Amino acid sequence: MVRQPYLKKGSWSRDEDQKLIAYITRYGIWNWNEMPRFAGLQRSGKSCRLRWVNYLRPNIRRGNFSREEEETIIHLQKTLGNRWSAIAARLPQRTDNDIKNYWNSRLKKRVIVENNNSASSPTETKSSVEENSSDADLENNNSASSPTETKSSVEENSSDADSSMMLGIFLDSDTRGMHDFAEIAADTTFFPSGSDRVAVDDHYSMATDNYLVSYWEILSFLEQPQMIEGLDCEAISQNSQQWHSHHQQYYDPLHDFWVNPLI
DNA sequence: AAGTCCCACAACCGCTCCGCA
DNA sequence: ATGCGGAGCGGTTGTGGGACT
Repeated sequence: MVRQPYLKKGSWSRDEDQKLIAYITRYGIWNWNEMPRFAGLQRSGKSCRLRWVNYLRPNIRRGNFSREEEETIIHLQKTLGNRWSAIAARLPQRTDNDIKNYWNSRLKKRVIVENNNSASSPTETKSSVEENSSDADLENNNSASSPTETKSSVEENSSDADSSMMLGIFLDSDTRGMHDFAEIAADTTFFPSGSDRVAVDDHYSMATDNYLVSYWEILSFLEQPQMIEGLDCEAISQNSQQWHSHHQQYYDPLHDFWVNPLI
């Protein structure tokens, strides 16, 4: 009788986040089901994928949704239904899970109230939802999350946007190594100063119950030789490269999100 | 101060989709 | 054409913290 390995559930610890980030940074994503074992995590592949996609991966904007984003979500929900991944694709820095949660906890109620109000007062002018439902407006909303976004929207979100940016982790088709990490660390765009880094950490801790692992912690983790017993680094590296070449996924710095041209 | 309620959000579960052999 | 395995999606649940009584 084969004994199933114990799989942990529930909230992720700092150590687990560290391991997952370090592993993906070093080897990339090649197989979610196999990865946890090599990364030294007692988690299912699904759990790892979810944690990475919804929380740990770079360039996720967290925290308060701007008014523009709210209206975009409302409009897209109206036209697409509960296709959260499709909606998230129009808001590249937001995850489908975040959008889904935001809709269920706030926007749904608001839309219901607004609909009730507009139904009870037929002479009322266009609702805010309708005001923002034209395609032209949709384009404007989308541009709010692009590099050319307006100053106001940037300011509105800047305090939350850095939570994932502070990791300064970017993967590309070759899978970055330690050397590239050092370059990123030297880039003051990501780590302006020691005090700023602390401030970001503090802010993040206040914003959520969790935290993100700092670059320095990841670096020290990566520096640990043979961090996983029996790990065949060469094999994993090859798998990783095969995976990347297969999926042709790369980071688009211009648009600030991951691109998979096969999609 | 203690207990209860409510809300937000992280995470899980079950299902579908898709690519490959 | 079909079965299998991995990835992704959407609905739902669990939990912690703040608000309220």
